[in-house]
Amino acid sequence: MPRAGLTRDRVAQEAAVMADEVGLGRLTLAGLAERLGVRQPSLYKHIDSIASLRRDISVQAKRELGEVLARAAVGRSGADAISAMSHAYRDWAGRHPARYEASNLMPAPGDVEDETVSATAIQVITDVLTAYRLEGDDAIDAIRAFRSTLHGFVVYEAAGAFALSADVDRSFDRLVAGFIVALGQWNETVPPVR
Amino acid sequence: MPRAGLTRDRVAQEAAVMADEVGLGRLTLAGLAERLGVRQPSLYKHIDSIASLRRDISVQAKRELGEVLARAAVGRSGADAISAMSHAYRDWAGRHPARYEASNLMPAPGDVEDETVSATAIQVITDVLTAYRLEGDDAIDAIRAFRSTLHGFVVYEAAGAFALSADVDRSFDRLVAGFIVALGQWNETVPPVR
DNA sequence: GGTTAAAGCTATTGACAATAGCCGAAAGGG
DNA sequence: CCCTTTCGGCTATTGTCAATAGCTTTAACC
Repeated sequence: MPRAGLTRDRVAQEAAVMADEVGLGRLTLAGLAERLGVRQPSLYKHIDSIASLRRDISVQAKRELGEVLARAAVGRSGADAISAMSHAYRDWAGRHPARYEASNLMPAPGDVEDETVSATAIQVITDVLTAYRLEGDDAIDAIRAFRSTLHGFVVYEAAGAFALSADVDRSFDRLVAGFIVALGQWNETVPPVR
Repeated sequence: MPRAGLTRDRVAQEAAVMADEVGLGRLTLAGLAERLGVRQPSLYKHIDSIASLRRDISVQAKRELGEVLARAAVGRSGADAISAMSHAYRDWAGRHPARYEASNLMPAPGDVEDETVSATAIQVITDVLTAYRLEGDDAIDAIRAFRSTLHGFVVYEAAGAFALSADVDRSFDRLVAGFIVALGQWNETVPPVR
C-alpha cells in the first residue's frame, strides 16, 4: 500500500473543498478519507480530532477572506473602499459557504495562530473605516455594525431566506449604500443615554 | 410503568428548554428522554425524527418571536416602533439562543404551518416599515436590510464575537440608530446601476 | 543495509438516531 | 363492569459516526 502523501494542510484543504460541496455540518471523516484515497482512521495521523479539522478549515478560511478583502480595498478609500470590500465579502461567502461559516468560528482561548489570523482579517475592515475619522468606541461601534450588516445578509442569502422575486443583488447594493449613509452621520447617531 | 403523559407539544416544549441550555446542536434524544422520564425510543411515539423535532422547535420559536415583536410594536410607529422592535428582538434572542437559531430555519417546501408562521412573523416587520411609505421593491429591500442588520448583530453577540471592552448595548443602540438614519434616506440611496 | 519514525491498516468501542416487536395501561362500548 | 382495542411505554438491535488500540509497512537517514 503506497503512501498517499497526506499532510495536515492537504487534509484541511480537501476538507474545505468537501465542506463547501456538502455543507460544513455534513463533513465526515469517512467521506473525507474516501476522497483522499485512505481509510478513515488514517486521518488521525494528520489531525487530532474533527473539531481540530474544523479549526484548521477556519484558520485557512480567515486567511483567504482577509486576503480577498485586502485585495478589494487596495487603491480605494472611503465609501468606495467600503463598497468594494462589501461586494468582495458577499461574493467570496457565496462561492465558499462552508469556508465562510468556518471563518466565523471563534478562536479557542490561547490559540495564538487562530487569534492572529482572526485579528488580521478584522484589521482590514478597521483600516478602511479609518477614513471616516472614527476613533475609540465610535470606531468599534462602526466596525461591529459593518460586520453585523454584512454577516446577516450573507447568512440569510445562503439560507435561501430571500425568496421574493425582488433582485437580491439590488437589495445588497442598497444595504451597503444605506450603511454608508449611516456612517456619514455616525457622530450624529449617538443614541440618547437609556 | 405509569404513563408519562407526553404529547408532541410537550416534547417540543421541553426540547426547546433543553436546547436553550445546551445548544441546538447538542440536543440529543437520549438527554431529552431522560428529562422527560422516559426511554429514548419512546419519544418516537410522539415525533417522527430528530429533524421533525427541530422543525417543531422552529415553528414554536417563530410563533413566540412573532408575538414578542408584535407586542413591542403595539402603540408605536415609525422610528419608535423600529427601535422598540429591535430591542425586543435582541433581548428575546439573547434569552433563547437555541430557539432563536431554530427560528431561522427555512420551512420545508409544502409545510404549510411552518410557512404560515414564518410569514406571520415577517409580516410584523413589514407592517412597522410601512410607516416609511416604502412600496414594492423599496420595501422589500428595506425589510431585507433590517432583518440582516439585526440577525448579524445577534449572531455575533451570541457567538461572543464582540470581545472588546466597548459596551455592546451601546453598539446595538447605534446600529439601530444608524439603520433608522439610512431608512430616512432610503429613496435617495438607490445605488447607481452597476 | 540496518535502524527507526512516520503513515498506513484492521478491529473495536461508545455515542447517537432509528426500527422492530412486545406488553401493559387506559378508554369506551356492550 | 368486563372486554376489546388502541396507544404509550418498554427491551433489543442496527447502522453511522468519531475515536482509540495495536499491528505492519514504507521511506528517510546514518
